[in-house]
Amino acid sequence: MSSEKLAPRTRRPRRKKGSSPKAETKRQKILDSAAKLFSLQGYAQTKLSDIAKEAGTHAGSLYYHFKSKEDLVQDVLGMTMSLLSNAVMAKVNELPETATPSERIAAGIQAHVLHILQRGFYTQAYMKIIDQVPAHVRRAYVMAPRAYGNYWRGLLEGARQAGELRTDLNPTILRLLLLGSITWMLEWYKPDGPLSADQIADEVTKLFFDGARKR
Amino acid sequence: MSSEKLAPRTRRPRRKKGSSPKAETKRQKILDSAAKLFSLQGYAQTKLSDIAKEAGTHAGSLYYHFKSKEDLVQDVLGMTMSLLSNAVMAKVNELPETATPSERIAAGIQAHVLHILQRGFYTQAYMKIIDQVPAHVRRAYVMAPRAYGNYWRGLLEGARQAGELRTDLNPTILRLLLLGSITWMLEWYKPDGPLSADQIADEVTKLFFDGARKR
DNA sequence: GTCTATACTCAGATAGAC
DNA sequence: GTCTATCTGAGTATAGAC
Repeated sequence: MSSEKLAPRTRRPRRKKGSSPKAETKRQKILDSAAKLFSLQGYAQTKLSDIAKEAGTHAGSLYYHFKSKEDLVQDVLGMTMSLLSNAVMAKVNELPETATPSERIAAGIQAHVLHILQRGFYTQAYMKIIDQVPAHVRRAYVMAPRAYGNYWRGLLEGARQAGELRTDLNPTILRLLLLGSITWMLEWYKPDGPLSADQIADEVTKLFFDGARKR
Repeated sequence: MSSEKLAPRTRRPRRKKGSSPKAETKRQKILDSAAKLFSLQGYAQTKLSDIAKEAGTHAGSLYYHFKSKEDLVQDVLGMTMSLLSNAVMAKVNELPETATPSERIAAGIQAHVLHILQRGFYTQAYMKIIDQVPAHVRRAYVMAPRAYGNYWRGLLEGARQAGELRTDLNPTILRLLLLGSITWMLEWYKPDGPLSADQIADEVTKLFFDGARKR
């Protein structure tokens, strides 16, 4: 059950006829540039000319690849959650059959933290701009995190069933607090800080399982 | 040491000469309206005409009270952290002398959660728009949360000194994870959800102190 | 103090040459 | 496919009446 990937969000299921591999490469470069700038500056603050410059082209040229700025941001959002959830699921699925549910959770935490702190401009962009895009765009893309949330629900539920988690905590709140504390890292994490992303993931895991109280 | 308030951020230390109590009231209403709309829609998405409408006036009229939209948002940001930290400090200071450091932390969590979920349009606006305002504005206001962060640092350090918290967790990360999980509530909390703000605060406290593992 | 009308600016979008 | 030049609309800001 944990092995199937989330359905890829295919807003643009087929290439425009006539678009070449070259165009596809350029298109990808534009998306990467957009994700980067959105993550750093937000949606409204990022001008198409900024994105074009980052991608080595000009504002007007973007319109060969995208209908509008809104169209562009939708593609960025569309790629985001599948990148993250695929990374997390892959890591969890790497575990041996004998892994306990708690070990699966720990692996998921690790993978999620590393993904958002190290790789993903896309994830960072998503978190930053999901609140900034037009409402109808947002509505179309909040389903993606929900699917990912369901994956975590399963992870936690598995551990609970196995008797590894306390039963006096609301499972939904538990999940939201865990993922929230990780998501918020994007606001304070600095790559050159004293702790590595790996170490930070360990701290989260320890706190999540055992709390901060001395015993 | 926990009783002094954070220095109020006084961008506008004195009234413009000639400004009346009436103007001051109106000004406040405009700020409240702006905080509300910023928290709901973000910075760029909120037009001055929206704010004016909400405050029962017109876009042009705002310029009697504020030099610019940027000036207005700075006042909103300026009020935010002091409202939050005053609420939290007040609650913590209400505790009897005999309260343990852990009880102080629990009270702080409670107050912070209730404040952002129930009251504060200002806090919600702050969280939402701090990433959306021009960089030089942001720079001027990131100090405010830092001061609040220091208050929490003290709260946690007190408990650690008293031997109530484990010492194998990085205190800074611990603080950021705790406050992050709370901050992120603004993204998922719905007033009509199954759990009250009070109950959610309890869940956070339990998870923070004792973790999710079954014992 | 607040209104209405209007000027200005910025950035998204389009057209057409190459 | 990409460029430059240009159009247009939205929204901030100003002016001047009341």
